[in-house]
Amino acid sequence: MSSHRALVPEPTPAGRDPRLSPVTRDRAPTRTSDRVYDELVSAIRELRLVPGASLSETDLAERLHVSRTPVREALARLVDAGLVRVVPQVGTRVGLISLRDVEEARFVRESLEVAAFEKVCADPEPDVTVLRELLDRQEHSYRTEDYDAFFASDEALHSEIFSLSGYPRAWQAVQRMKLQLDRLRRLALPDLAAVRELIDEHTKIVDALEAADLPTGRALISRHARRALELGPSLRAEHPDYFTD
Amino acid sequence: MSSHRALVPEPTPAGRDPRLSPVTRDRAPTRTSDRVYDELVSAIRELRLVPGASLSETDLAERLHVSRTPVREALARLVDAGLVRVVPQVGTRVGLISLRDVEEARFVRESLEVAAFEKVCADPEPDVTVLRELLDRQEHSYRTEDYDAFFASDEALHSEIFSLSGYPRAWQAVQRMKLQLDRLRRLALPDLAAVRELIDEHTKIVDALEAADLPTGRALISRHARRALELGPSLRAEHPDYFTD
DNA sequence: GGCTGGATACTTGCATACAAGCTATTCACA
DNA sequence: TGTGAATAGCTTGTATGCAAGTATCCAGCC
Repeated sequence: MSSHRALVPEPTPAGRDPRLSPVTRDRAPTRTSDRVYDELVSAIRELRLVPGASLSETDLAERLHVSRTPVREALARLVDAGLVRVVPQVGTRVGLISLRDVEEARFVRESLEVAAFEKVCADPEPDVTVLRELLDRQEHSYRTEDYDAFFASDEALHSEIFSLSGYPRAWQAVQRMKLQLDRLRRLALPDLAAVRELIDEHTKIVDALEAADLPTGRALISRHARRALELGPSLRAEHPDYFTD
Repeated sequence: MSSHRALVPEPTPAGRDPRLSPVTRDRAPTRTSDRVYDELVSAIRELRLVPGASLSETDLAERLHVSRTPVREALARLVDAGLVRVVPQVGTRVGLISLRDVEEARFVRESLEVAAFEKVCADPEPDVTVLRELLDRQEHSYRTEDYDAFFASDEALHSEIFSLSGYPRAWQAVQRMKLQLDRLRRLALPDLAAVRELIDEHTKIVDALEAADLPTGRALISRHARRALELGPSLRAEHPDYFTD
């Protein structure tokens, strides 16, 4: 993505973006609005746009070489997602991290994940091959210290559990609220030891799933979901400007 | 709201909408975009805009006496909410009801509501006065056959349970997915007998909550959440054009 | 009669122009 | 030197114009 860097406040090299690959756009007209949205979501999640950062529509439009219209549509969706706060005639800012919201996200995630776990346990013989594969990928990410890859396979693992449960869209509901939590985790990185523990917990969860051991799974998921939250207070002390409440 | 009727396809009386009450807008600049969004959400929920109905940006703009810009922003948010489907150069339609999505919404709602119930049970002495009050209001709505009022207090009751649990925002996550379910319920109305049963179930749930009886509460909530879903197949047979999958 | 081709009207996507409002700086004046 | 008010520069909100693509309908042809 060449436009990744375009979001951080650095002098734009003023390079035009001619619609590249008019052949590739078979069935993906990729609206500019959507591209801006995805760009902003990942930028906020990855803390390239820190909590509280000022977002000017005109600035964003210039940086991304588009007009204000698609930027505005993307921002409207981001407000719904709770990632952006806009005060009508004053300005737009990246939303601050609310530990209360993070705790609510933890609640939603834990509750739904436990429920999904329970549903999978009802399956006489769930297919955990994909889960095992993802665990291997996480091990690899750990050895190569590739945090981005770990995050991706972490998401994929939890998503897969919901897929196995038969409720894949429920994961989307979790993800919406989890965005707050993701920023907190990002703030704690890099922490190789934490990654090690997370992978071990993932392994235990998959084991419990295969054994259809609901009580153990419940305890593991609960502990797992609360892990990121534990870091809240210390991270808040370290970056007080990023938090609210 | 004078613009309620303006959404259904009937000849517009061509009445200007002069910004009424310029005094009332003390601290509520109420963006046009938001008004359009709220208007469309309630119209879709209340089936004034039926599933599959064609939504033309220009038509909507004319009907609501605004320009296309706020309409477009509202539609973008509605797409995120899963209520609207837009095909780039073809058209915009109210999303069809997917029984699979409804089932997923049921799963999310039931799981989170049980979790919230469990959390409230942990409270030594929860304050159920508001819940009892809402039950009274529901009884009144039943006697007067006021379905809209019943819906409102129904929402309020479930919302209150989440508030008591300490996770009020979790209810918002439920509500997002519940929109699909709401349309299904609306399709089944009016059914006074069903309202009677729903109120009775609500009463039992509050009783169980007060008694901190988790197993009973779990069973009641599960049954309660599945009630609307039971009507799915028959409603689909009755209105095949409103469904997909 | 059935089918194919083209023009027309409609759709959404994007860019630009204008309007309204808030903030902060700065300049005038006491 | 301190205070205050006007102004300039920003912000977001809305309207409008243009471009590109698609479906439809009607005429002409086989």
